[in-house]
Amino acid sequence: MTSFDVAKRAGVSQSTVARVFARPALVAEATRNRVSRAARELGYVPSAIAGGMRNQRSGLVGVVVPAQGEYWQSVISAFARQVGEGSRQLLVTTFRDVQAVEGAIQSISRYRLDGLVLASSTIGVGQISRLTQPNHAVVAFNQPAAAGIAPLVTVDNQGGAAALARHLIELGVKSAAFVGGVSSASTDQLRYRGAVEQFGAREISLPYIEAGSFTYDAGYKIGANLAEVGRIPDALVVAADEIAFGVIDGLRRHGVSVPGDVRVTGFDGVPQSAWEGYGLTTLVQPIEQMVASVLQLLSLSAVDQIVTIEGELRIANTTRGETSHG
Amino acid sequence: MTSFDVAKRAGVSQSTVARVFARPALVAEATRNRVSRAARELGYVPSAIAGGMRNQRSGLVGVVVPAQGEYWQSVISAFARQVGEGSRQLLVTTFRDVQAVEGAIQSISRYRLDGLVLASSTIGVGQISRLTQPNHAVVAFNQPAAAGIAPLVTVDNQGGAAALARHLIELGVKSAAFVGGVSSASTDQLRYRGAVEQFGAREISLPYIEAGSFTYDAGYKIGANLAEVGRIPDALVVAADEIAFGVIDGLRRHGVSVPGDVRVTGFDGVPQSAWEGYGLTTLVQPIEQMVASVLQLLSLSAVDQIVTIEGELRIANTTRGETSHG
DNA sequence: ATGAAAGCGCTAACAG
DNA sequence: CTGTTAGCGCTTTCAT
Repeated sequence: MTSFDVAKRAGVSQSTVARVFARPALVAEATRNRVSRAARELGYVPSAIAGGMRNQRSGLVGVVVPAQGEYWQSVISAFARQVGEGSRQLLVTTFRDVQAVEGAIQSISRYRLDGLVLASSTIGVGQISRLTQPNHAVVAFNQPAAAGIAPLVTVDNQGGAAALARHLIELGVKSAAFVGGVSSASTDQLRYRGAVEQFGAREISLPYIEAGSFTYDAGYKIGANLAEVGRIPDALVVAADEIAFGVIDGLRRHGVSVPGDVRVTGFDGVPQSAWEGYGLTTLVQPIEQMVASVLQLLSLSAVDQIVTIEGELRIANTTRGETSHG
Repeated sequence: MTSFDVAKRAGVSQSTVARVFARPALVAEATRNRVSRAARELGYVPSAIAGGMRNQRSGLVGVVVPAQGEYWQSVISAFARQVGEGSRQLLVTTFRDVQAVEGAIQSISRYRLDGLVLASSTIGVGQISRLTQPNHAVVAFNQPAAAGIAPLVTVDNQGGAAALARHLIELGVKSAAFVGGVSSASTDQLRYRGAVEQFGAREISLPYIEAGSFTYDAGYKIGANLAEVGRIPDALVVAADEIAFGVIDGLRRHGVSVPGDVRVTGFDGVPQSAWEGYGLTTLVQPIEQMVASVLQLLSLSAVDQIVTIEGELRIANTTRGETSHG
């Protein structure tokens, strides 16, 4: 089905058919109706491939995100929703290893994307700079290390962690530890920094414990370990909700009460954190708002643009009640 | 950057450049290296848009899925992973209302997809048939109602629910109820049927309770309601994990013990069901395998193809222990 | 083994 | 308001 088929059926030229779909106002109503009907009868829909070729705009927005994790799935959802609201479409590429990102970008770039969103704090800075190419607009998502190399939209990691830490301090916490995902991730570093500054100001040290990945299982091991060793601080500041769920279950499995024996906080605000089963105190990322910012930045092209969005402290069961010291 | 630019730099014709990328074996090694180097220096990547136009194959696979729900997010992830492993790309379109599906399909069809996957049991049969068009291959995912209209890949809903029911019966359950999501959904109906047959064979009636949506909140209300009314059966067979989490929290909030007072089962096997915080007995859908089947069916084109995949009964905390009758 | 040339379906400038 | 025309960048015969 091409516009020629429709043209023949409607008894007009091909370009009139094209106009009916691209700029209907330029076509007389009678003609327009005739063409529309012919198109409907033939089941014709203009080809975005051909149009994209002609226009040098594919109408495609790509996102490159980690293959796993509740948080990233929410991010994909948000992009799908918001990109779909325009007349554009979303190309999703996931990757397991950071090494695979390079290849993923290459194959996705073949589609001459109108915009490319790079997510994941574990993508290296070198990779980002190699990708800030003329053709497509690139925006980094939650990847503080990209600052200055590509336009960036990120939640306020440091400020968010600081808010969580202050909340714990107000609760009377006298000792704490930080459970990170991957220490080389820039989000991890900023969250740690945000927390350590607050605790430091109260002369409370904040050891860094690395889970190894941003997963439930990694968190579970940390929780179980802490419980077995037995030296449990008053609070655990965990770098991500998903790790925190694991930490909590690992602790509880070994008889440690949360929040009774130890208060736990997360980061991200994934849907389950609000479920009563965990009721996790966390820093909620306003994902929809962040995604909206990304889509705006895509139209601009200022490399040094940085949009930092404040998250929202959401207090729940895992930090309820006073500490024994309190 | 076009193949002409590369050709000029490498001192060959444009068609040689194209060959190097499309069918490298047909080009002498020396030439090939020269071209590859030129391409790399210029940062040239062949345009899939132009290629798709010429070949009438976009290399794009589209999925249309509901905008929300843990389960669907896992499905998107699986598609992204598996489609990406080929040299194809994934176009994701989400929708909130079933009414929006029609429009979503239209705009996605403009990309001349090599394959289109329709997911969600709430898409109407009429819509599906209107979409089984010549151009692109359509496969229905977990949408039993599509049987005969489009090739279909689905988990064995009825068999899975039956397995859950038998498990509960073996536990000595004497009364039960079914909590569905949306009664018009074909998956809901089959799951109910699978359970009701098993209970019926033991002379146990199985009232159907409709939550109204496949969400945690809808489940929570049901759970809270049941607890308040106080007539709690020995077991609740819930149509989806996410609803089940809500049911459990709603019950527990009002002092009802799970599995002490009532055993609860889910369906889907989303990641959190395996987390100890809930430890939900459920029917695990082998999503990766189902997605693989879909991608295979896309190449074929037998409308009456139906692939039914067995799920796996995973027993966990929410059905542990004997009933008081047992 | 390489080059020349046609054409995929569309848009937009231009002519009428 | 509508028709004619020239490409967009690539793949693929068909020659050489």
